[in-house]
Amino acid sequence: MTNKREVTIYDIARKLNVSTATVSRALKNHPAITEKTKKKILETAAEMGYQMNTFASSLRNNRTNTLGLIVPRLNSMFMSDVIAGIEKVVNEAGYNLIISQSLESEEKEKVNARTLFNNRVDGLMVSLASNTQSPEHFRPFIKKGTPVLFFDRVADLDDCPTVVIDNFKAACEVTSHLLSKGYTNLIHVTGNLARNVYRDRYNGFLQALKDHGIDFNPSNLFITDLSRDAGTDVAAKILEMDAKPDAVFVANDSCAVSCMIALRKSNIRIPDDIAFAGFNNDYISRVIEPHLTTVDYKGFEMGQITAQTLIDRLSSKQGSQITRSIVIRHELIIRESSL
Amino acid sequence: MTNKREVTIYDIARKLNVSTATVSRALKNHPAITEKTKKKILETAAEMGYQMNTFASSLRNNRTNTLGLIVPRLNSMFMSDVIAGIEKVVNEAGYNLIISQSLESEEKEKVNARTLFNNRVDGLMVSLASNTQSPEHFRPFIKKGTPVLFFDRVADLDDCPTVVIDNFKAACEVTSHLLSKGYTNLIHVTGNLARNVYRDRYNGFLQALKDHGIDFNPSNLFITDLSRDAGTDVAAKILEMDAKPDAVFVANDSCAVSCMIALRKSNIRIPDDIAFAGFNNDYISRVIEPHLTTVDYKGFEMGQITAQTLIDRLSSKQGSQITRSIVIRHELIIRESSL
DNA sequence: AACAAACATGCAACTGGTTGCATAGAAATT
DNA sequence: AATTTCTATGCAACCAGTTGCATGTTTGTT
Repeated sequence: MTNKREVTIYDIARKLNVSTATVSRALKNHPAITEKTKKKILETAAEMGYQMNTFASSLRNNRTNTLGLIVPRLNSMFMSDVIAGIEKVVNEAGYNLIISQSLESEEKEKVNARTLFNNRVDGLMVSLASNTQSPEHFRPFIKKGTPVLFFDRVADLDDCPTVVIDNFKAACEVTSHLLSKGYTNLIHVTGNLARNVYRDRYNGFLQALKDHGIDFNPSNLFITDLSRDAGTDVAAKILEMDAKPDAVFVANDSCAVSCMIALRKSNIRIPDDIAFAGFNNDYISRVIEPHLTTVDYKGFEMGQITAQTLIDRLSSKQGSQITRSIVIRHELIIRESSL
Repeated sequence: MTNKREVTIYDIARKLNVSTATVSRALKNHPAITEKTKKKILETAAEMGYQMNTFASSLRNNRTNTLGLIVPRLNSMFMSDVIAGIEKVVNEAGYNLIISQSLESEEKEKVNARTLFNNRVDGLMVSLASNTQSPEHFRPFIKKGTPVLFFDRVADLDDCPTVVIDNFKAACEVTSHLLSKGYTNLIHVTGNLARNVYRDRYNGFLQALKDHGIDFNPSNLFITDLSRDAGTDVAAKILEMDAKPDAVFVANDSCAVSCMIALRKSNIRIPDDIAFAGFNNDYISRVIEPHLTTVDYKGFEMGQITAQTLIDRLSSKQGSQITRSIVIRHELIIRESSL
């Protein structure tokens, strides 16, 4: 355990016979310092292996240069892409990032929010847990003036900006596609309707049915946790139905896939007996046989935009931006499960 | 943007007519403070909404109560489980966690390491990027006395503890299983042999062949980046081979799956023409038809043990522990792809 | 040359919690 | 009652940058 003391601006100042104020300003590229002095200080700092102590800086500035991120889970390619996009922007802007996962639990989300609050992050990005009832645990940030920004699974909290896709339209497209292929007895499997993503998809689904003049039997709506087990359960219920559906629209791919697997085990043919559509374009949608019709949206792009919006807000002097909601594009991907 | 100043120990001290030293000690449950005083201070602190300023504390202590984590990617269920396990232990011990992904790039790993170093994490957990040549970028931590701990994809760096599975034995088991089913012309698809996981699996594979008295033709070893595209490429190469293999052992599931998909498109029957085995027990191994034989190991457990080992090291006074390597259990899971 | 304006640098207080050492008062001992 | 021992608390320096204001120096103007 070596114990060489850290190099401080005091050491640099002493060595060059200048004040710490000058060193501090030079290191931050303050305009009042001569180029010559700056150069000298920067060189000496590098030479001595100087590294700023961020705590002293944070203590004084009351800024941490750190952003917080809370996501439901870190286990999907989509989320990995989102985070890669966020990291790219965040690192280029010189911020650090603290990531935490709520594991779809409101309780854990609250704890995570509290931790990030205590860590005094300068800004927060959130995609809500599935079962979060109220976003009130984010209010302390807002009260303190720390910008909070939601993406994908968003909350309606004050004027927090949101980055989303048009879930309503996407679901409309999926449903219209199914109807256009001649399927008429549709069921919809989704998650907590308190989440915008599931509520909007459901409404889009209903809208498309309505547009085609088809009535929807509310018993054909399955509200689940969209887990793999839920997919298996839904399959069991479908098998028990007298009037079996001819198409199933599930609000995410992994649940759709487990449902398909369970049905196939009972010799249901897909899409001949029952067609399927999912949502997210997970890799498994291209692994399952038949490949799954789904909706693609770009995680990397969503991450970049989310982070950029937050950073813009942080660096603008007036907090008066009125960007409320950014909608990024999506794409319906038609595969064999619905042909 | 509300601007109520934060409550400090000075405010508490003033209100109760005690010194900040007493407040500080009371809040940290220092034995020198009377229960009565402690109680009074704790109550007042809660009442005033006091929140410790971690920067001031970190600045003084030169400790951050924060641990760093660098992983190759955040996109697998395995990694999500590892992180959940780490978070559980870390949070219970009152530490914070900064997570970053190297995206399998040594350069990004170096940048991440540097960032975490600058953030003065108290300890670091690492699973190496696939193409990392040398772990020297972690040496600054060691020099400074910050414990570094590797898991899964480990490095041999000084006396850093490691948490792994017995990749050699697991690969041996997989290979023996294939051989016992009568397959004799095996190929092995793996990643950078500089990574212990791939080197050990390869050696285990070789050992099993040797035990069964089978020679291995080095041209049947495919070193790739184990991506999905790599799986497709390998499939193309297999199709061009004169003496086609009768079994393929791939060092991860996602590459195995994409290879299987590509081969099936060319009407190769699995396992009749070619059997397959993967590694990791990703969900896709249960989605692909036929389901993929693979090796399971528990991410949550690995995460917990990794974090616990690090925290033990941090809280023990003597840095003299000699735990070098912890091996956790794995399990061969036989499915239809090799029957 | 005299004076003003512009510029570069330094002084010192400030951020908020921590801790070695000193001390006042209480408790224990004689 | 006097002295010693113990204990709870306070003092003040410390951690490492930051920044408003003061000051000294250079440059520009007439």
